[in-house]
Amino acid sequence: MPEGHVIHRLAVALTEGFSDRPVRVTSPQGRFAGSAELMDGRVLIGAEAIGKHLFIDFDAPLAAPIIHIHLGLIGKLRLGPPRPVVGEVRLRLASPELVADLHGPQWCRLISPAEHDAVVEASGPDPLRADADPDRGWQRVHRASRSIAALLMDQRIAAGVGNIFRAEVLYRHRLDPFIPGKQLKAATWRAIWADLVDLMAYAVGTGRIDTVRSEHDPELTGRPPRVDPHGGEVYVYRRAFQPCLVCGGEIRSQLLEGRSLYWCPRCQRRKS
DNA sequence: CTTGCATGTGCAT
DNA sequence: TGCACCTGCAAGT
Repeated sequence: MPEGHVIHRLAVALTEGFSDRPVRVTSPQGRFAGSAELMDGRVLIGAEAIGKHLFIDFDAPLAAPIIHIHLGLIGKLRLGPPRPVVGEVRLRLASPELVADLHGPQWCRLISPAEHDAVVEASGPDPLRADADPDRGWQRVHRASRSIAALLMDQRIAAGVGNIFRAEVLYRHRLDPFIPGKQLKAATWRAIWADLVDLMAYAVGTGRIDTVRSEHDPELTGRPPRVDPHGGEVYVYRRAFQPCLVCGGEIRSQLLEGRSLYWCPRCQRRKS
């Protein structure tokens, strides 16, 4: 259940753990069996993330030497010491010291370098990548009638942002989630972007989404941390009917384009 | 045991 | 806008 920071962490861990040597590639569950055989025993070159897409490059004389994984809503990739297979493992990468087990991915397939490039080009700018150009996102935002809350879930606008970062970054900027994108000022977009870069990089470093940090919000200095069930400290995400940490008002939630949006109507009144 | 929910996406209508 | 899909986990019966 990952936002982009999880995928970037996985890319780093896979590269550190497996690169430059042959890797056993199997499909205990069987659904990736034919493809796993093609890669089994080949040297893993490295892994890369863009948005929520994960690519694992192998040194193989094949048209499609790249494993392309998208975890979707429920997928998991677990790294750890060698262990028996537990549950439905679609793909296992293994060295003598390390195992990576893939469960429930939305996609797991072999792709060519050209297909890899097409995914990268179709993706919006990723706040976690140095090559990201936030103006590409702004070009879509500033002419959109959809709400800024809906736009932030659009991977062509800011790749890797998911439901948590969406809710939290809107809160941190005290923005009304329902204003249309075209109503947003360019300076506000730049501030949101800079905040995403900061918040997501922190999450890559720690493996947690902590958005309530006193260095960003002097109002909260000295307040004891409250960690929410997903494993981070947040203002509004999954806090419906609880009191806002800042104003004490009730956090609300509603479905927006099929996903739960969380916000504080009292704090989030900015309209541009 | 069963049900419902989850950090997501793509397809059909 | 709704739904199917992939799986694990927690809560309820």
